This record gives sequence, C-alpha cells and structure tokens, in this order.
Amino acid sequence: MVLRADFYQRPALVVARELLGKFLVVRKKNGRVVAKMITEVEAYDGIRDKASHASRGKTARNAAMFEAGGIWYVYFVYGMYEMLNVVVGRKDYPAALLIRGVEGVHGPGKLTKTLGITRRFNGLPASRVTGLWIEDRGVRVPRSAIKTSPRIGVAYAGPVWSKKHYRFFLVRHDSIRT
DNA sequence: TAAGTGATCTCT
DNA sequence: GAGATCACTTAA
Repeated sequence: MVLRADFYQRPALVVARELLGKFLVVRKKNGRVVAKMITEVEAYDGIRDKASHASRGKTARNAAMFEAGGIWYVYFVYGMYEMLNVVVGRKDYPAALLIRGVEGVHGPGKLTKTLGITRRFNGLPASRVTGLWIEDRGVRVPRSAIKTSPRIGVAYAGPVWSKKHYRFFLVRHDSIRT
C-alpha cells in the first residue's frame, strides 16, 4: 500500500517512528522498481529546531520543507552528496525526515547514490507518478526494535538541539516479521 | 583524522 | 562578489 499524504501530515516525531519498516521504492530509468526497507531516519522539526535548515527561515533551498507533508526535500551537501528527506506536518510548519538508511545501505549519501536519487525529486510528491514513493508492505515493527540517539553531524546546533534524540533506527532486524 | 567538493548562505 | 560552512564518506 502506497503511503498517502495524510500519513505524512502529522507530527514529525510520530511519523519518524512509523517510517521504520516501511519501504522506500524507486522506479529506475530502465523501468525496474527497487524497494528497500527503511531502517534509519532523523527528524527536523520546526523553525525553532536549531539543527534544521529551516531554523533561519525560508530560502530557495529549503522551500519544500514549508509545504504540506508528502513531498520530497532533496538537497546537495559537501560538493558530493544528495540528501533525501520526506516533508512532514502541515503547510507552513517546516519539518522533514532525513532518510539515513535502508536495509543493506547505511548512510544518507550512499543511499541516494545507490538508488540514483537526485535533486530532481525536490518538491515533488512521494507517489508512483513521480517514480519515488514509500509503501507499507505489512512489516510489523515492535517498539523494542526501535532505538533512538542524538542526530548525526549537528554539533553546530548547540547543546540543546544537538542532543535531542531525534534519530530513530531499527535494531534486531530478525525480530521483525512481514 | 583529514581531505575532497561545490552549492548555499552571510556578510561586505 | 568573497569567504565560511556544511543533516557526508572514504581512505589512512
């Protein structure tokens, strides 16, 4: 089942947990469809989140974060890597989830490279139409399989926001059944 | 541990 | 326009 806009248009921390165990699906140029289970995400929640690109207001780059949930926010960093986020929450409340890992691919930069995801998806809906979407394939994730930690690479955000447990990841993959 | 890489943002 | 920074990765 393809996740629809109403799934995303809820609080970031709620959607973040529920995204674990869902499948990121991409239709490649050759028509082939690749689906991989999401295993690691990070939340960026609101304008007051000092680690978020949106903390200093709306710019050309982060505009997608201010839209209603259900679209992609893809940006380019370090001269090399595309970062894939899905926008969540309501319109004009900037929030997004960075997809950091899927099964077999650990790291947001590697993930986009492996799956061929680039900024061309920025601002587009997560749907079959655009060729990049997320599905619920019935995987049940027990709460005990989810761990949290501070987000990676956000020391600049100061002592409060850099330490929030906004990173969610799966452990004990073998305990998860379809 | 540090370099690589270029878009983006914040000053001049 | 210039300079600093950066939600990363890899090789050492």
